[in-house]
Amino acid sequence: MAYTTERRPLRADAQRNYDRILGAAREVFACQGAGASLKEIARRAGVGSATLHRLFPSRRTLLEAVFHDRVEELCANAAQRAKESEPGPALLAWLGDLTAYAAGSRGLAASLLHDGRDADLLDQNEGCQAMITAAARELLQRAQQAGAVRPGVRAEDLLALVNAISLAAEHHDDDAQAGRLLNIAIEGISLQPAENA
Amino acid sequence: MAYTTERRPLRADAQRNYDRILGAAREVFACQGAGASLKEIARRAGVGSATLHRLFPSRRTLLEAVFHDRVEELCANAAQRAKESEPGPALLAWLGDLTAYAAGSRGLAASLLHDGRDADLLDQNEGCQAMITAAARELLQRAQQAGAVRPGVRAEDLLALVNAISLAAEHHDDDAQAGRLLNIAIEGISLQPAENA
DNA sequence: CTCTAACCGGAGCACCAGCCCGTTTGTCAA
DNA sequence: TTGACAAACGGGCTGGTGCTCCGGTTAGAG
Repeated sequence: MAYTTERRPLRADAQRNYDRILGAAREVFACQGAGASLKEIARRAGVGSATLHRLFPSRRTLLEAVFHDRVEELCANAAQRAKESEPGPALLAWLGDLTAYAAGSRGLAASLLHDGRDADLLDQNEGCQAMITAAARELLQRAQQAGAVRPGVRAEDLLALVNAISLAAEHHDDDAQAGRLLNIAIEGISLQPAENA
Repeated sequence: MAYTTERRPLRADAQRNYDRILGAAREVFACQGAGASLKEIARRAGVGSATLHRLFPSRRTLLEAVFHDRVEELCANAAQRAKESEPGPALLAWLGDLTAYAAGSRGLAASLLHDGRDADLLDQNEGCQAMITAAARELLQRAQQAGAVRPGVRAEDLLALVNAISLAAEHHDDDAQAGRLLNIAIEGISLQPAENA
C-alpha cells in the first residue's frame, strides 16, 4: 500500500495523498478500465489534478504503481511453481496464471503495450515489466534446458504473446477465448508432437 | 475509391465530400496512426467536422471504409493461395500475408479489436471483419480436412491471435517480432511434430 | 519558534468528439 | 427554366480530456 519512489522519503502530506490516489485509482481502474479519467481519480481521492500529475507523471506510472503488488505476487507464484513442478509444467502453469491475471485486470495489458520508451519508467527499472520479464526468463530457461520447450522461443516474445492474447480476449464477449488462444500458443512451444485428437 | 453506403445514392456534393474525407483519412491514418484527430482529417479534407460525423458516424466506420479495398485484396489473396497451394501451406502463407498487412497499417489491429458491438457496423454486414472471417474460415476448414491443422482450432481464434500479434508487435521496436510470434502460433496449430532444431 | 523548501490545488490552456441549427445547394417535377 | 423542398453543409457550442502554471499553505528541520 505504501509503495513510494525510493529517492527520498515523501513529506507526510505527500505520502498521504500518494496513498489516497493509489486507492482511488485501484477502484476506478477496476470498474472503468485503464482508460479511465485521471481527473476522476484525483476527484475521488480528494486531491487536485496537479497533485496527481506531480506524484504520477504519466498514466502509465500510476498503472504500474497500482498493479505493483499484484505483479510481485505473480512473480512469487513463478518461484513457487518452479519449486513444486517440473520445469515444463511449471512454465505452462505460470503462463496460465499470467493470462488469467492479465485478462482479469482490465486494461493492464493495453497499457503495458504502449511503448516502453517512457523516460521516467526506464530509470526506475524495478517496473512491473522488468520483474515479470525476469521471472519469465527464469522459468523459460529451465524449461528449455529440460527440453520441454523449443530453444528458439524468447521470453519477451512469450510475454508479448500472452499480453496480446489477454488484450484480444478482453474485447470479445467470449470468456473462454483467452484460454483457447493461450492453448494455441502453448501447443506451439511444446516440443512433443501434438496429440491427434 | 467511390465506395458508398448502398442505401441510396448520395447526393453529388455528399459523394464528393465522402471521397475527399476518405482520401484525407488515408493520408492521416497512415502517418499518425488510427488514433489521429478526426477534426484534423475533416480540416485536411476541407470539410466541416459535422459532415465527417454524418458520413462516418464513428471512427471505426471511417477506418473500415479506408481499409476496405485493401481488405478485399487480402481476401482475393486467400482465394489465390487456396488455388495454387496445398490446403495447409495455403493457410500458413495467408496468415503471413495477414500479419504483414495488419502490422503495416498502423492501428488497424487496434481498431478492429474494439468490440464488435458497434450498432451501425452490424447491419452493414459487409464489414471488413466479416469478409476476413469468411476467408479465414474457408482456408482453415480445408486445412483441417486435409489434416494439416488441429481440429480444435477456430477461425475467429486464429484471427484474434493474428490481430493480437500485430498489435503487440506494433508497439515494440523489434520489427521481426511479428514474424516470431506468428511462428509460435503456427507451430502450435500444426499437426506435425515440431522440428528438433 | 522561525523560516524555507516542499507541497498543494484551482484556474487556465490546448485539444478532442459529437451535436445543434441556421444556411446553402442539389435535384426533380411542373 | 423555374421553383420548391429535402438533403447536405459547417461554424460554433458543449462537455470532456491531459497537463501546467503559480500564488498560497504547511511540514518539519534547525
